[in-house]
Amino acid sequence: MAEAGVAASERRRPAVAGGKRQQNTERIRRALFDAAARVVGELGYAEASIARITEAAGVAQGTFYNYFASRQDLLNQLLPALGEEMLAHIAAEVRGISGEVEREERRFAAFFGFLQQRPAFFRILNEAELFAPQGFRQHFENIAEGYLAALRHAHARGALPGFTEEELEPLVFLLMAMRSYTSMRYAYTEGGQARRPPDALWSAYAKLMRHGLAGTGPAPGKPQKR
Amino acid sequence: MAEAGVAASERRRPAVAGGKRQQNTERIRRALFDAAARVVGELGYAEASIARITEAAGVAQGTFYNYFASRQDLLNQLLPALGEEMLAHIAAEVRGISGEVEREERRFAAFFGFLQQRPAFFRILNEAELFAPQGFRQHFENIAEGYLAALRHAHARGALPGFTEEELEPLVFLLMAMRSYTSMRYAYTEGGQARRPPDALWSAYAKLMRHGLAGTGPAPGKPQKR
Amino acid sequence: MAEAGVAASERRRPAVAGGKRQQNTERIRRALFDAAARVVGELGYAEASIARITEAAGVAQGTFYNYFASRQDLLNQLLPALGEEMLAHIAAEVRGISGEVEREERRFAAFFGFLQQRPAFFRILNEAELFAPQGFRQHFENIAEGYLAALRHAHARGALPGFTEEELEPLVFLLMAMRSYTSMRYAYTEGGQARRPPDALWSAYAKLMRHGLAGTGPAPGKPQKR
Amino acid sequence: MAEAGVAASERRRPAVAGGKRQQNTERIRRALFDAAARVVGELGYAEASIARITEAAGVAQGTFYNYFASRQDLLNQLLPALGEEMLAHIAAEVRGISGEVEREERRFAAFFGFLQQRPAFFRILNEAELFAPQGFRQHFENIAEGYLAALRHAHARGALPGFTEEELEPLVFLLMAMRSYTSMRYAYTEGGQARRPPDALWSAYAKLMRHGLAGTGPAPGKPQKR
DNA sequence: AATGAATGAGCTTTCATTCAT
DNA sequence: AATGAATGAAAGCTCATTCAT
Repeated sequence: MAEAGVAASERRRPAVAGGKRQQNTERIRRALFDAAARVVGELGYAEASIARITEAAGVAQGTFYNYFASRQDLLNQLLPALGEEMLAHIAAEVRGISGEVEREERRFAAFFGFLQQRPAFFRILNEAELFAPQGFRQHFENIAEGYLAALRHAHARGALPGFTEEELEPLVFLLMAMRSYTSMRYAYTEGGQARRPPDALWSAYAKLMRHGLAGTGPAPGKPQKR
Repeated sequence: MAEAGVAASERRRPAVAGGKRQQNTERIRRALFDAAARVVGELGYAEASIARITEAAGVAQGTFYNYFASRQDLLNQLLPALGEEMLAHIAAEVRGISGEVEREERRFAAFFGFLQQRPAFFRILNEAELFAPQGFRQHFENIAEGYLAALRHAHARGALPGFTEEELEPLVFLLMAMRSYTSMRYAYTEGGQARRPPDALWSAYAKLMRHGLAGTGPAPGKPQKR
Repeated sequence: MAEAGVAASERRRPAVAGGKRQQNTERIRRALFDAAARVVGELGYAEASIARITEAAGVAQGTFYNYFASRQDLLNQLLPALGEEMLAHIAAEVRGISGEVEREERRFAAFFGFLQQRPAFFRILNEAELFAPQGFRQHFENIAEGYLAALRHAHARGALPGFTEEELEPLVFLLMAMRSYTSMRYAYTEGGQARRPPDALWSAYAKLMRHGLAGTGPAPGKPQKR
Repeated sequence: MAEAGVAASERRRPAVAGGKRQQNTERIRRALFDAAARVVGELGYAEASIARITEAAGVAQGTFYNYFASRQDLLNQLLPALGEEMLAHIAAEVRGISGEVEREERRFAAFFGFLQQRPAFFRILNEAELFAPQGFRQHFENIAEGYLAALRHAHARGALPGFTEEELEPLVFLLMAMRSYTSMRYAYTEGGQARRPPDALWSAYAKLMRHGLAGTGPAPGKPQKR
């Protein structure tokens, strides 16, 4: 909202070196946002009351409403913001890999890697559909769109020979499903620390991607670098 | 809602014979259970207050605590009970099919078929993880266990040649993931009526099961019988 | 609400002697109502918080919502209920008086008499228009309607010879105006006790009613009995 | 709303000359005052928050407290200031009329005329008693005093022959009552535009003033010039 | 065993005022 | 003198659970 029109740095007093006021508000906004991510990550959306969030951020309850229109407003922003981080993380991990199957395997593993370094994401992702549906939809579209574009690209290159154009969307959902749902199974946080999935998951996924349930052919093992 | 509870004429009197008493308490327990399923199916767990459930069951609020230890207690029982129904439904549909891939395709479709005839299940399944975690876990184990047993059986028969014993459990999770998650995407209830997924879902799933992302080979189409 | 349909005494269990439960709920409803009247009378609508009302009634805050749908709901009921009392009081005082001017003088004085014995009414009446507009409208219509009917009756008997039919409604408003507004001026409660207007008010009113601003003719003095 | 405040281009710089500073603070005080009148006129006292007033005036919230001790302080000044305007308006309309009854009729009509051209006054007048009691009292005394002086003058001239000296004050209140209260009934603003009372009001008032409830004698009709 | 009213902790949100900049 | 963000008390309302009847 605030950033529309005038550049933030020029909005008030000629600005000596960024403006202390300016910096401070940005710090508080971040503090609230991070506090919310932490609280939701630990306790879930349902327990993420304004009281808890502001306390975690170290500000008064009323301060919250200087930065967000409502509790729901902030809650809706949580997932899309973290989703962008995730996308960037995965994109970085996949860069340079050739072969669609290999890329997909790397994406799958990178997703779990991100969960490892951002444990709060796990719960936020899983609860958002119910507690922050608007934010969830936005995130979902972000991800699905990018995913679909990647598969279409691959399809155009002839990389997914058996599938028709129309089957790509369902395929995206199936792939997202395995990621997301499996994370609930395997990556349940334990004492704030995300659990790592077993090696068998990587190989099972790889085999499924390469040969379906038949699963025959060379088992490539878990992607190395991750 | 209220009409589906205990008939008003039978609500008050203590009942004549001893057996009748038994029956009566069973009837009330059932009424509460069904009312809860209906309410959660329609409005979700969050809106399933004791007030609403008891009203739908046609009993007083206090009566609730003669049958269930707490709201959470009943909520936890919801999914496992419906899950058994689902299991029976799928088992019936798969009976007599040979070929593990064909069986899995049938299971996948039968899951959606069950959703069609029990729309409340959809919401209960999707929200239980958050609102009735204990019930969810129980249900999950029920399903996963049966699923794993089936795959082990198939594996023993040599039906899943590419997979190792340890990979069967992850595989179960991956398969359940696609089912469950896709149902959220495709089977969103619309006005109480469950939407059917598009044909491309069935073929995409079939191809993935038969050949992985390569997807080459004969596309078998959607399972016939339903 | 509750009294609709089934007589209260017959609604539950055959009723031995009124039912302790029954009596109790009635007692609490009354306690809340009276507490609200007291609080509004003393502190005004704006200060009549649920906390204050329930504390004054000696019940928990949550109890309030077993009896009234909302704070506004109770607030809206306050004035009409007291208005009925007032109407009854005035009707009793006017009974048997003949002569329209004499009746009007008696009504005027009876209004102040009621204020004397129900000091809370004063503030409730004066603030309701802003804080309980719905209740105010209902009360206003109650009063204006009865007043208009009385004047029409008098007019039909030839008692208000100079006025046309259409002028009766404005006349009602002018008469109500003097009552109500003057009460604010003269009857300001002082330490919970309503102040009495000076004798000159009665004679000024009487003269105005009898001769207008000309005011000539016998000054009848303040109505005796009251 | 915002456009009526201080011109943006003049808001910042401290002003060059000394006299300019003076003017500037006067301009801001005025802007706040006018903004408050506008906001209260449109939304009522209860909605007239500092945030809204300062926004409408085009200054920061904190600035408010350089000009007024508190929100209540400004609110209390609103009615007396507008009351002076009203007094001037009525005085101008009555000038040159002879005959006390005719003067009173003209005052009555002039009051409604002022409401017509200053619609905000309507709400401010009606709500002030509750939300700005101090300001209301001051205004009331202003008006009543002037009114009483006028009647005393008339009385001294023998214009109100039937009334005693002591009855003049109550009479003033009765007359003010009809004005003020009737304005609430008839002049309710509709879409920002004040509604005009019906013709029957003028004649009913005139008759009451001339002959009391008897009302006999020539009906003079609504005052012409307004 | 059934009733249904009482409880009170907890929630989100508003806003006059303060004060560092 | 002007700014505008921070404050925190207070509001209305909900609901699982208890318990006297």
